[in-house]
Amino acid sequence: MDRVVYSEKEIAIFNGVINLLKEGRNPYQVKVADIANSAGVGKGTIYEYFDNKKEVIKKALLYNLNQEISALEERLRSKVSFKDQYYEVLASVRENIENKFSTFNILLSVGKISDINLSQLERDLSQMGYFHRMAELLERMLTAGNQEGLIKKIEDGYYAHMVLKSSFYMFGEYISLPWIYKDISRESAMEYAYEMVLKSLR
Amino acid sequence: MDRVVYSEKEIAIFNGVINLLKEGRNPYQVKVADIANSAGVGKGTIYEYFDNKKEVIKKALLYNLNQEISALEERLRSKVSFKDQYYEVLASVRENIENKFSTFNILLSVGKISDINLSQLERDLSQMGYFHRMAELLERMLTAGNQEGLIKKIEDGYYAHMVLKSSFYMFGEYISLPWIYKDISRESAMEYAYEMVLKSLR
Amino acid sequence: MDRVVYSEKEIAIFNGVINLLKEGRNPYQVKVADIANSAGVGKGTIYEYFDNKKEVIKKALLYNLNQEISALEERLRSKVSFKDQYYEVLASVRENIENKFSTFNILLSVGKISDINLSQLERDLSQMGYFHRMAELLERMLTAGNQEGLIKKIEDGYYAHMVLKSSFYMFGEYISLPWIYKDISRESAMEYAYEMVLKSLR
Amino acid sequence: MDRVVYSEKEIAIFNGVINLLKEGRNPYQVKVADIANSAGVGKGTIYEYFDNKKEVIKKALLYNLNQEISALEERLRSKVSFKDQYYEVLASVRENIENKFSTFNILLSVGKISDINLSQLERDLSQMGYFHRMAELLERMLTAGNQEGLIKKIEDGYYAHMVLKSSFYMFGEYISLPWIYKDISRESAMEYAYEMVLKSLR
DNA sequence: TATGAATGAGTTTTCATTCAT
DNA sequence: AATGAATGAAAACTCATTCAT
Repeated sequence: MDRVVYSEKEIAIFNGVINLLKEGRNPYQVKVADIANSAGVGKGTIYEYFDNKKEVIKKALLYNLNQEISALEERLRSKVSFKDQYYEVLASVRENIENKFSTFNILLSVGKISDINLSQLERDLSQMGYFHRMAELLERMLTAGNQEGLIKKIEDGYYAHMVLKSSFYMFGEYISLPWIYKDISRESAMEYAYEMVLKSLR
Repeated sequence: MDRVVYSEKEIAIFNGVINLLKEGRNPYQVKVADIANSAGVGKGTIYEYFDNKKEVIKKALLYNLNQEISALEERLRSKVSFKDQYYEVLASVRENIENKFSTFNILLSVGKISDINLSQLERDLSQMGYFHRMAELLERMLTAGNQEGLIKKIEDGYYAHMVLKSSFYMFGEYISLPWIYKDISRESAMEYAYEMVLKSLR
Repeated sequence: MDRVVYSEKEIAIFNGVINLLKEGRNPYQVKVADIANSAGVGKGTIYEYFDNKKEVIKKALLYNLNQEISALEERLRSKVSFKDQYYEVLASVRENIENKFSTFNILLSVGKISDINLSQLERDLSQMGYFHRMAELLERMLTAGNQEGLIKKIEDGYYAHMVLKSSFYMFGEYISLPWIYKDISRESAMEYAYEMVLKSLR
Repeated sequence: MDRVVYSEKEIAIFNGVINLLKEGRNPYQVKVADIANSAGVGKGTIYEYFDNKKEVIKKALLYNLNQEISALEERLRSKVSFKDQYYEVLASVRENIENKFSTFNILLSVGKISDINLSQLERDLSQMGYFHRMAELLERMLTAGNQEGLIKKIEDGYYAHMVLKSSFYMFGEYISLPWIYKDISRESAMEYAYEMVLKSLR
């Protein structure tokens, strides 16, 4: 499990990385000098806190993952109904993707940071945490939906979660590839996603 | 539109790239020397056929994309029923992912090679080709499903395509993250995906 | 002539350096951080007392040289006969070398710290002190040997000193390269050295 | 055993290193850029032939050691008498030292390159070669001296070799520290060294 | 006075690209 | 046309020195 408490400097560095990624830079091509610059620290300082570039980027991504999921938890806390919660997630997906650095691309497909090579242990420990929090969010939504009579109680969590995540993904692709889906309005895309969920879980 | 006919040497180089990616290497970190090695040609030769590394990798990916979709078209040609076609796609997704180099990850999310920076023009031209072929596959499946009375005729292609694609994507996630979904058998995962599609398109 | 009285902190720093060298570290590669660590002081403190790393190391070496020669003087004071004194030096040579940081390697070849660049002035001043004390030790030995009738009185000091130092060097090499001289016992090596001296000065 | 045959480029690089050392530079402080410059090759070229700076320097030193001993063998081949051979070695010692980069300092005290850290294996293998050639030179001298009736046949090689080597070393110290031995002419120093040898081996 | 976090100048090392063969 | 040795620009990384506390 990666340390969860970081020093101010470490966080500054993480934010330096995140900002660069949000500008659309590829994680594997960011330069240490850029990170230092973006973080407002000297190049040497980075090496006081991390062993090498790879470690900086890996930890920054994990840190950001935690930040994002916390932010999402926060946003959802105020929403009560299933539909409100669902649309809030869609809004979050959109914001993420439009911010260029789609944490959701990562959220939805953690397997692909393979190259930053989280060792099996790190995966099991630190990421399980993430997946667990994600699952709880989905569960809360499903409970609300069930109580409102919109969807039926489903024993096997896998199916219901899969349906929700698929619909998020579906909407995410709509946002990612605007030039392909230019005939569909955002509202329609959201309604379609919602429709798929209701039909699948009814 | 990218040239579709390539010389033997070019194809050797493409295969060199693809093999490296199948070994799990990140496209942005593959070295020209590795490509030359893996392709069995001299480093200089690569520069006889391509302007720079970026171009090599970009074209190799596009070439592979075409190969993959052709292969998929071929596989599906012999399948008649909606269900057979659908399960054939799932099998293909699994094979791809288990081969490490998931063309499907790319297929399903072309937008993300943003960094290899397909210019807008190239996107429109070369990818439309791809998306078009992809759309035809989906369309053929939907027609079969409709004729079999499994799903209803849907005017707006967007919704139906998205349902299919996101179900494929979700199955891909199941395959990608085996340690998270260890309680679900592959058969169940396939059935769940299929179930979601039927319910959503019924 | 370098100051001879040092503050406690300065001595702690010197000992920090010496300990590192005794661990076999090359003087040119020791890091200031290591010295601070080994000396139990902060890195900044070193710069309170010395202008730069070079100076720290140079002064530490000179300090140690003085320590060593004082220690040798002390050891020899209790020995009266030529042979006892001679064997005491051999014992000292061995201990030095086996302690990894052979002050004697330096003693016997001061010219080689050239790179720490004792300026000509410093050489003349500080080292003359050292060479002078060294010469006195040798002289005292020779006087004893002469009185005991073992060696003859020799007018030209250079020859006699050279013989003694050569024999020390000879024994030092024996100790330094144990895997080459594994057939020779330490006692034999000492006797050979002693034999050479007697024959050369008889 | 280190490879004995080197490519032209490798030799150019070795000579680059050697030339820098002959200019009095400390082996541990030479920069890769300097080596490249001095060798007349690009910086990158060095990394085509060696893994890192340490390896370059270590191998250059070993290469030079072999060169020097070959040169010495050559010089001695034409000398017949013990005295001529002995004085030829002294001349060689002087030239070496006055050339700043005293291979002899290294020759005579290989143990001290400890830091360049020849692994035990390398020592045993490659250096034994060196020590063996050195021993043969000394043996040839001793045989001549014995045939000329100057020194007696000595069974145990250790003693005789040590006498010779330490006399060379002492002469080396005379040359190294001219300001200390300014009252002694070079001729006297040579004669004294020779005298010590004769007396010790008579 | 003592400290060690912060720094960036100075090095090492990498690797895409060139070009003589 | 094909090659791979050579290169140097660019990137990673180190560590002596400073300076705020």
